[in-house]
Amino acid sequence: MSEGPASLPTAISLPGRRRLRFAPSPTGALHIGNVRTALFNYCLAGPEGRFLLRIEDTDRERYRPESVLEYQAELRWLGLLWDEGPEVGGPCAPYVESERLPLYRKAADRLLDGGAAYPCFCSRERLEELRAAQRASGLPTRYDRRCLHLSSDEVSRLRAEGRPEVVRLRMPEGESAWNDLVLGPQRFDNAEIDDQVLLKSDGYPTYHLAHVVDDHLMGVTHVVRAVEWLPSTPKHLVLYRALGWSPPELAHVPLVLGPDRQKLAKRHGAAAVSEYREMGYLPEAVVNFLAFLGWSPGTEEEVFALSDLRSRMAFERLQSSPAVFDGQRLDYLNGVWIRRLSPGELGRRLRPFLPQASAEQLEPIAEMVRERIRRLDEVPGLVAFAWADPDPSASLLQGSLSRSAAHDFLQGAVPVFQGGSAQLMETLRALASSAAASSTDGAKAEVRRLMRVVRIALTGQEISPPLDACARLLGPQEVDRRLRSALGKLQGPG
RNA sequence: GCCCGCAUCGUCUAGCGGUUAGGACAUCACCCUUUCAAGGUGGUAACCGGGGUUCGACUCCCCGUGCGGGUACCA
Repeated sequence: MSEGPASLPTAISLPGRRRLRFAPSPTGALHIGNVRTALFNYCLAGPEGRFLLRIEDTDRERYRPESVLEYQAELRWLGLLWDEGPEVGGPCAPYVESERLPLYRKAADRLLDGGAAYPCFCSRERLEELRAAQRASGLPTRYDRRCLHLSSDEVSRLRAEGRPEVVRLRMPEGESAWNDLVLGPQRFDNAEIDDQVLLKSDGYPTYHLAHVVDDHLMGVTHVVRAVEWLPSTPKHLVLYRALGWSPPELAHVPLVLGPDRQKLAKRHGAAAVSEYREMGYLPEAVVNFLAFLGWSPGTEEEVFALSDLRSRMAFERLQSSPAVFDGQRLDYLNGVWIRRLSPGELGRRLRPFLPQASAEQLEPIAEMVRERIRRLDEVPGLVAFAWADPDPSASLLQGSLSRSAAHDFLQGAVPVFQGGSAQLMETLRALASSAAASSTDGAKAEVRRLMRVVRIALTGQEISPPLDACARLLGPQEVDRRLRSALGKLQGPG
C-alpha cells in the first residue's frame, strides 16, 4: 500500500441492504442492557440486512482479553449470530479496533491537516484543575482551548521536550441537528460541546474517533445505541462532516432501569447475561423479554422468537421512555418458552443442571417438570428425591391422618405399584376413595390426605411432581423399597 | 452547577383529538385438581400538576414537578 499519510480506504458496495453493528467494549461481563442493544441492532438489520460485531478495545486500562471470547459465546448462546466480525471475518476485516490503529491515525492526520483538530499538550493535572475551577464558578466544564493556537514552533518545541500529546477535535461554531429515529428532531448548540480528545497519548483513539471511522468504513447504515450517547452525538456529526463522510441514521434507545429506576447495574442482582444462563433462563425467553423493553408489535401478541423479531421490529415502534427490568415478567416468559420445548429438547437443556442424571432420565424428568417450573435451576430441587434417600419420619408420613389409616392405605398401595404403572393413578385413586368412604368429613379431602402419604413415602416431600412420574423415575424396585420402609415406620401404635 | 432526554395501572405496554382508556406480568377470588404447577373465569388497578390550542384533549403547545442521562486521554 502506497497511500499518502492522509488517505483512507473508501467504503463501497458492501453486502446487505441495512448494515447494523454491535460494538461492545470488552471490559468485563456482558451486561444485560448491552444485550438489549445488541438485540435491537440484530433485529433492526432485518432479514435482508447484515449484523456486524466489532470489538472496541481502545481502552487499554480497562481492557480484559477474556471478555472478547466471553461476549462471543454469550451472543451465540442468545442466537445473535453476526454476519461479519471476529472469527467469521468479512469484507471490512479486521473487526477489532486495536488492529486498526493506522486507520485512526490517518483520520486524525486528515483532521489535523484540515484544521478540524489540533494537538494538545495539556497535562491531566491541568485539566482537572481547570474543571474544578469551572465547576466552582458555576460554568460548564470544558477545555479552554489553550493549545488551539499553538504555533508550529511551539508544537515542535513541546514535542522535542517529549511532552505527551493528544489530538483534540476543534468543535466548530453553529448547531448540530439530526432526526433521531427514536427521539425525533434533535438540535444541539455546538458551543455547549467540549473539544473532545480523539487520539489519546498512548496512540489509541477514543470511542468518538474510532467508531466514526469504523462505522463509515464498515458501511454501517444505522447506529442504534443507548441514550447515554445522545449528548456526544454532535461531536460525531462534526467528525463525519470534517472527514467528508455522510453520517448514518441515528437511533437512541432508552435505558434499561432497575426496580429503583436507576440505570440497571450489578447491585440490582444479576446484570451479566452469563448469570441468567446459569439461573436457567432460556435464550428464547431472554430475547423475547428484552425485546419488549422498548419495543412492542402494536398488536396483542407477546411471544416472539428471535426470527419473528428480526422480521417484525421497526424503528417506528421503538419506545422513547426508559423501561424497568421486571424479573417476574422474565420468569413468566421463561415458563412459556420452557413449555414450548419438546420434552426431548428440554431434557437436553437440563443436562447442565442435572449432572447426576443418566442420559435416559433427562427426557422423563423434562416431561414431569415442564409444567411446573419457570427456571431450569428449579429442577434439581424438584427431582432431588431421585438421588437421595428421603427417609421421612412417621409423623410427617401420617400428617393429620391416624397412623393406622396411613399404614393401611400404604399397605394397600404396595401391590398397586407392583402391578405396573399403566393404570397406576386410577387404581390408586379408587383405592383411596374406598378407604375414604367412611370418612366423617369430606371424602375428597380424605383422598388428598391418603395420596399425600404415598407422595411422602416416595419423595419425602409434600410437594412433588405427579406420583406416577415419580414412580417411573425411581423404578419399581426403589418404589417398593421406599413404600416398605415407610410402612415399617408406621407400624405399631401412634 | 451546566447541557440533554423522558413521563398511561406496581411493572412491560396499546393508544397517534371524540374509546366503557385495551392487553400482558404481578396481585386477589373462584373453577379444575393426588401435592405443586399449568390451564380456565372474574375482580382490583393508570393518563404527574398547572396553563393554553380546540366544539372536544391521555393524545398538540408552554411552564412546573419528578425521574434519568451526559458533563473523561471510559465506552
